[in-house]
Amino acid sequence: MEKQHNLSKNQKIIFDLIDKSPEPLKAYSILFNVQKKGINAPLQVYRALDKLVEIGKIHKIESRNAFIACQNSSCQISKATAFSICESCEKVSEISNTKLSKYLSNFADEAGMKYSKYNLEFFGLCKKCKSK
Amino acid sequence: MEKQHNLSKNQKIIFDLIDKSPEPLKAYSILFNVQKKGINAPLQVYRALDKLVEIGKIHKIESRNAFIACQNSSCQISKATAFSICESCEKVSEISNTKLSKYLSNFADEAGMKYSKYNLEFFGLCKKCKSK
DNA sequence: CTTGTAAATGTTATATTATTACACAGTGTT
DNA sequence: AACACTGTGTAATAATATAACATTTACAAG
Repeated sequence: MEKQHNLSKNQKIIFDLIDKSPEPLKAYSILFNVQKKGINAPLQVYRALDKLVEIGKIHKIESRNAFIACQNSSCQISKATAFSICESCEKVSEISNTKLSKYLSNFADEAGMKYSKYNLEFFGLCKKCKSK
Repeated sequence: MEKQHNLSKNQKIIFDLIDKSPEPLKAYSILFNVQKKGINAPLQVYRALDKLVEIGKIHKIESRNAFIACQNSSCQISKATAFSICESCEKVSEISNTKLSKYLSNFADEAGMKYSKYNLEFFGLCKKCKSK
């Protein structure tokens, strides 16, 4: 059985917002959106984000400083992530590809070194933007 | 023939600093280091960094907001990058692995979509830190 | 050689992203 | 009750990055 994480009040508010969003959210845009719910300070947001990332409920898109809910039900820990990012409309999708994740998890560098985590971001044009 | 990029004065100062550094440098640490050479403002640093990234002389380590000189002589454009990052000592190395780069350049997602660029960051413990 | 243009520079101010430091509250042990 | 652990609240500040504007340099086309 996977470990159940009972989210705290702030964590739940912030996760729900991110989960409902069709696009990655930035920390201060989250802050703006939850102020009516009593979350007033950046730190409150960052603390919840840190925890949610740690337990794998959300991922950070490093190149965008933005956060997206995990789309991959099997991904309980945020240690092996891959995304596609449209450089025109900024749409971001999580890639769940078994071959890719196996390939990267097993990757060993020249020195035979293996890695416990990775983050991969692909950039290009999404279908919609390509056909414009 | 590869295109020759003649660096401007500021670009050269900043590239030289990054190129000589054994570790990735952050923008404001660069700024601090080049103030004696007449570069006074953040924007001057960021402009040079942007250009250097664009022409592939340096890469940005997104998860660290830091910049490293390209170690891969064949990499003239910053469009396909892979790094290993030690989570203990923060040592960063560029990975030049033909199989890996071919695999990722040819990767197509579920919808058959291919991507023009990618950035991959592996995390783990380097040899030194592992043996501690 | 002068005109046009793209790239680079310099400067000030400001926006955006993230953390430090401190005080306190809730929950579940032992 | 004493303890440890996690979470919360607040203020201040640090660190990262960009906007806006004025000017200068490099260099090719006419």
